[in-house]
Amino acid sequence: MKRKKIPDEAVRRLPIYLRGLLSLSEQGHKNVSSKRLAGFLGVNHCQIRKDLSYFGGFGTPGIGYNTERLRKQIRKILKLSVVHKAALVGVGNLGSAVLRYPGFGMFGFNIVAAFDNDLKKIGRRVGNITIEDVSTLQALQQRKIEIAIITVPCEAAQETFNKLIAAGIKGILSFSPCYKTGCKKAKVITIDIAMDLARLPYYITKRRITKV
Amino acid sequence: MKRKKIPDEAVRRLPIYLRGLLSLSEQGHKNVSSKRLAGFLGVNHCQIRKDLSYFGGFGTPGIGYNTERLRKQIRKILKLSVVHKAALVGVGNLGSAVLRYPGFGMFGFNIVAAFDNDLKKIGRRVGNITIEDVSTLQALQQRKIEIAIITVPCEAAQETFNKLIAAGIKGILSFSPCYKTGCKKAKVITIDIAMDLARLPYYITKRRITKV
DNA sequence: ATAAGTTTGTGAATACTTTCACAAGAAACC
DNA sequence: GGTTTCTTGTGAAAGTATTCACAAACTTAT
Repeated sequence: MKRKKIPDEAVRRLPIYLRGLLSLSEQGHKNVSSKRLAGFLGVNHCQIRKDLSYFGGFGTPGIGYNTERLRKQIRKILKLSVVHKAALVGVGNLGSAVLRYPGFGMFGFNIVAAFDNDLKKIGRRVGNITIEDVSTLQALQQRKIEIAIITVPCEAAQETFNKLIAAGIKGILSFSPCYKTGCKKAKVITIDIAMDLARLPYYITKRRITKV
Repeated sequence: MKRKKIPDEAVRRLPIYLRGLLSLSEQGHKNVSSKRLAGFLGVNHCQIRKDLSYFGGFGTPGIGYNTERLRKQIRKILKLSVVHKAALVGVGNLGSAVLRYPGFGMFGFNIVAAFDNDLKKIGRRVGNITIEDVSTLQALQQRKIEIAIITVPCEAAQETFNKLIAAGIKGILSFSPCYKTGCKKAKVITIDIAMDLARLPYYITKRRITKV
């Protein structure tokens, strides 16, 4: 199979498939067809096959995909086979909630450090993590941590971002919508809660589709 | 101007423009060109003009867009001109954090109710909201609340979803990745934190792009 | 062993998005 | 007034993504 340009959208969907496969696996399906997985997830079955085909053929005609094997393959594609350590910066309301979020484990993530600039918080424990001083972020490099989660207020986002880049961070999940200083040194994925909410009213109010 | 099919992607970007316009407005720009806004946000300037053109022409050749006027126009397009009441279901760690999240105001949202099924939580206050019993969700209809935020654990998501639909909710922002019962009665936008994080390792590990 | 029924993987077709390129509008300057 | 400079709005072109449709691979049943 020849490797062409792989659509970002295909990569974005792989974790969705992973989740679906886990459910189906737990339901006792040893094999699963693209049709069944698609039905389960509410997507198109061609899409699943096409997406997987970008990375190679993992299925057997007539049978489908071996559930466990496909999960393993996708985890490998996404580099989730090894456990990734992550650091979180900004232990406010949202940061604390993310620290306690139980959903990261299934994708092989482990938040092993948390930072804040509030002296009152430093030293306190959240879950099984002790909050560290944000001025010691630089040490992330030695600790072999490459992934960070930003949950600081918007005003502090750019500075935090810069520090993380300086500390050798390679991937960032950010809940702050700010920095324009687009930096090629790290992949940044932004979650903007308010912005997502802001799209809802557009869709819920009925409106004429056409008006020649 | 003739109204054609409006790309979802264009709608998705409008809140981004809104955020950018607010910043530029605060910096004292009375007018802003698509080029400047694009530079500020790190996007393509044609895209901004094209996106806006789907909804009508808001600018003046040679001048650009009146910052305040354009903000008003976009808010109108997104139906954000009126304040929207929203309810939150599931006052756990994440739910509490979202309840206290300060970013909703700028888009005209007001979370006015919170629900949980934990008797110990019902009656307690978070911020200026009293937690109500989830079994009274049905009353949302009378309270003229059409938008809900789901922050319940995954297992409870489908049931919560069904109840919200029954209560006449028209738009849902969900932090639970679950319900497959795709329902046409409401627009659902899902934020899956773990899944977004799960995409990072793919991008941060260098890999050959082509392998004929 | 053949036929019938599944299901994959993929080229081709369709649909959707982004970017280009430029006519036309508006101000500034001479 | 004319020329230059800037900017919008938009068809057309280029680029991406999704869906269709079917040959080939595999199983089961008879």
